[in-house]
Amino acid sequence: MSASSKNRTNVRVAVDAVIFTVDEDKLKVLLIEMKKKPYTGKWAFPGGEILPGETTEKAARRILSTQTGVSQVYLEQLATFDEPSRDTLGRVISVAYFALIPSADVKLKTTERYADVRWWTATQLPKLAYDHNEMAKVAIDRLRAKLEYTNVVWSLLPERFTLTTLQRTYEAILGRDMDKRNFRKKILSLGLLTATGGKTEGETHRPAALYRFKRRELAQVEML
Amino acid sequence: MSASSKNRTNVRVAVDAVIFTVDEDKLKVLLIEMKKKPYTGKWAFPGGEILPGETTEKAARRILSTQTGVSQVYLEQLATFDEPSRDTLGRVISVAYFALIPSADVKLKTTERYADVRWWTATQLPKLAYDHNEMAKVAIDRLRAKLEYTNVVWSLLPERFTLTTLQRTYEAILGRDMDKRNFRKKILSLGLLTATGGKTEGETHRPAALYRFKRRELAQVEML
DNA sequence: TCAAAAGTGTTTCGAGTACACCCATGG
DNA sequence: CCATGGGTGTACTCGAAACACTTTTGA
Repeated sequence: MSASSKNRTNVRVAVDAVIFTVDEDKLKVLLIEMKKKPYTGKWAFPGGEILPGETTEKAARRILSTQTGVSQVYLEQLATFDEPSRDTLGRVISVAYFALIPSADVKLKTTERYADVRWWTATQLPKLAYDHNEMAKVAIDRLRAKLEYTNVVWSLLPERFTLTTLQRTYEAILGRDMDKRNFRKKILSLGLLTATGGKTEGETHRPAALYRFKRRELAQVEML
Repeated sequence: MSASSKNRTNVRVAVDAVIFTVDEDKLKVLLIEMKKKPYTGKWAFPGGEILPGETTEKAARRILSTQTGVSQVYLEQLATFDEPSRDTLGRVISVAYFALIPSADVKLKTTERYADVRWWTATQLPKLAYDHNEMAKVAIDRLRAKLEYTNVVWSLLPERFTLTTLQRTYEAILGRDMDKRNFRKKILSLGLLTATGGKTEGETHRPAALYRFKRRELAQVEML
């Protein structure tokens, strides 16, 4: 019907992925350096248009796997960004996702689309393309909030980890130090962890007990 | 460029509005009864496609004002729903918004597009069109969470209100009763309210002091 | 004087926070 | 034997929760 097609606003739909990890006691996000004009040389979150019949979540997983080689990740829809002026090349709305991955799992892959890919400290990002600085802010806020009232932190950690690693992960993301004894008391009292019986080896200090999460799936818990 | 247009997935973008109010001590949402096939007779959230150059937020405000006549509302993006099969008439993704309005402000307007418009108790919705039952669930969860750690409740209340009204509003949304003394102690200790000095009049019981919010804007506060 | 909702304090319990020293290992 | 992180307990404070009666008004 031509009457209805007149009313239709054609818009392209893209997905961007804000991929977090914690490494070297710092919260990091993955950025790509763009090639295409007019954004050449600018850094941005990896993304791309959805394919016909593809859900945005599927597209986000595709991007994630392309850039990091990781397919088992925590992935959650963040928000949709749709200012008409956000992309100078036309009306493109972006459904942003945020992803959490353990740093050990990652093998960064640069693709021909991008000039470079690397991790940046989340609190020290450069000026990004599009509205990606705002996207970063929303993502970090969401991650911090989520860390306090859910158990998502498992998605940033390897299978087995020490309590100190767990504490450092929290500290890196929330940006504040915590008391060791209180932290342990609280975390252990939640009953989410099991001691594996194993210990760290080969370090120049007393070995640390290794723990794992009983369940690696999202649950609402008053963590902090 | 024909090369790039081949890669473009054309999608239509719609907005749906989950509009809440509290009335008669119940949390209510606004539904419309659809006319167009194949959804004739089905209830759904009011919505529609965005116009060229229009942001989704602007579109949400337009819908809100059309259905309720209200323009001063709390409005927040909820999530984007994009299953390819969600609309049988083509690929339409929907950016859902949730809105909170004081019931007194509303004058419901039915339009020619819809057979009917009315409030439904949020916990007793019928089977809705599209994926709107899921949308309802997400919206209610978000509202409940937000009520506990922000001061949004102001957006559901008139300028001046009694503490009992405030408490009933919480109870209606959270679905549990609260202790009157503890509730008052807590709310007053937050320092968000001012006694106006006025009292309710003409009721068949002791008059109640009227309060108002010092600031009617979103803030993070441990309310409960 | 009755019905209906407004208004008001105290006690108990548990969670959060502050705080310092000994232990096990590798070099 | 030294350096490095691992591991542990107690006391205090404050907010959450439980709980019942008196007051003010209109009918």
